[in-house]
Amino acid sequence: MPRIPASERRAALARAALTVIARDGLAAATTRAIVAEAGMPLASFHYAVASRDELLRDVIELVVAAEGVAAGGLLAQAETPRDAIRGALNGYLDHVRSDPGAEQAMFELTQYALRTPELADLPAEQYRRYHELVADLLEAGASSLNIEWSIPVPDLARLMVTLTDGLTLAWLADRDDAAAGVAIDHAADAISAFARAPRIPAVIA
Amino acid sequence: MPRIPASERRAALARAALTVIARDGLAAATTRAIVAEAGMPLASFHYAVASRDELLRDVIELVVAAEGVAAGGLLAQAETPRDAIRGALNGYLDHVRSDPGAEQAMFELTQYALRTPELADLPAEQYRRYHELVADLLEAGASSLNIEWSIPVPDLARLMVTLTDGLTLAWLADRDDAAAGVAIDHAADAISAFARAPRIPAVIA
DNA sequence: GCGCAAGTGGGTCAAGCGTCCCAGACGAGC
DNA sequence: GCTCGTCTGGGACGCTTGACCCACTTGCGC
Repeated sequence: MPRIPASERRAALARAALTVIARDGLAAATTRAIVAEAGMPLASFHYAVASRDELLRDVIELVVAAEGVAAGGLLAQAETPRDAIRGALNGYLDHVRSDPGAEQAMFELTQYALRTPELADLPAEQYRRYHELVADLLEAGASSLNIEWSIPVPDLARLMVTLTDGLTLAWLADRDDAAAGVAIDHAADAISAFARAPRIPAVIA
Repeated sequence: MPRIPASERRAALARAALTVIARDGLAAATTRAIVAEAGMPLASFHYAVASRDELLRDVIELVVAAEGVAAGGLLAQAETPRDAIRGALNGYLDHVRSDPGAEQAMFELTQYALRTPELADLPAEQYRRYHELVADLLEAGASSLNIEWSIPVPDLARLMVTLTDGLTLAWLADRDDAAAGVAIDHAADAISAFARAPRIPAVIA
């Protein structure tokens, strides 16, 4: 075992924990399973981190950061607001489909954090960042489509996150691709009603 | 301890398990915690039920049935489709607010079932019944409002369940009543666009 | 080049877990 | 009223868990 500073081990343990949780679930993410995944002796665990719960705190932050990266690619080229929303939601669902365990891990971690007093503050922060992230995407989308949103962007962002969470939960439960696709189409219809021409039209190049 | 047939003990254990899960989370729902809640000796557990997972199967069915009862009250009096949807979503959120643990228990059970091979069939069935339930509500709403839905009712039902799940998750995380209320208002605006006058108007009394 | 803080890892601990055993108590049906 | 299947409940087993001790090794800063 090479000598690695504790802070790096801590990060490696968080990554390993996420891998285990995505593959086998939160209940299976024991200290032993995590160090086995990371290829470390058991003792490294409590040397790098004070407790299992403290590591899970790191894992949640890791997940939120990863979600941010994943969201970056959702701004597809589109002609209309409807297509943009449809594309973004389908892109998100593709991301879920490509690694369902990772997405389920997120839900499990959130639920666990809500039950654990020391972590109870994390879910609110987690969702605050999701909402912020989606709000940025909506702003960017509006400017690239040359439209504006008829309701406040933070409101619309919360609605979009509501949709992605709901779509993900149902798809995880029944894995019905067709039904999810149809739901996305209808959702895109409904949400694109909040797009309108800007008060000050942009100059057409 | 009075003599109680095993089938009744089984039902009592399922109810006790749900109480424990709602209060302390799924991880805390050990066989000992469940029998303590039910006021039974530990041995009654495996006399009434083959394994903990088998009891959780009962618990999930109990939860789904309870959700059905709760949904019955959501058909409030309303003048417009928008108000009807708004009322139903607000009623649902009130239900969540009144007992957040119970709703969280549902999510935890679903996630656990997805991770447990013997229970992996349950979530799909669970969501099938939610969708069916909401579809019935939408049919009833349409006839009492004298409208029809412009998209297939099963599609709209899935979209409504998507919204309730998403609203619930975000509210559980940040407990932001105001934001949830605003999201419901916008969602009601968006969804009510799928209501239209019927092809064959009803006779006005 | 050397001392000492930083890092390693095998072994161990008590607690709590799901499950099971079995001797005994009960009460419905003959 | 006796008997036999149903039900009770204290106890215990084997295992996994999070935690952590401590003797050892390493390599950076002086």
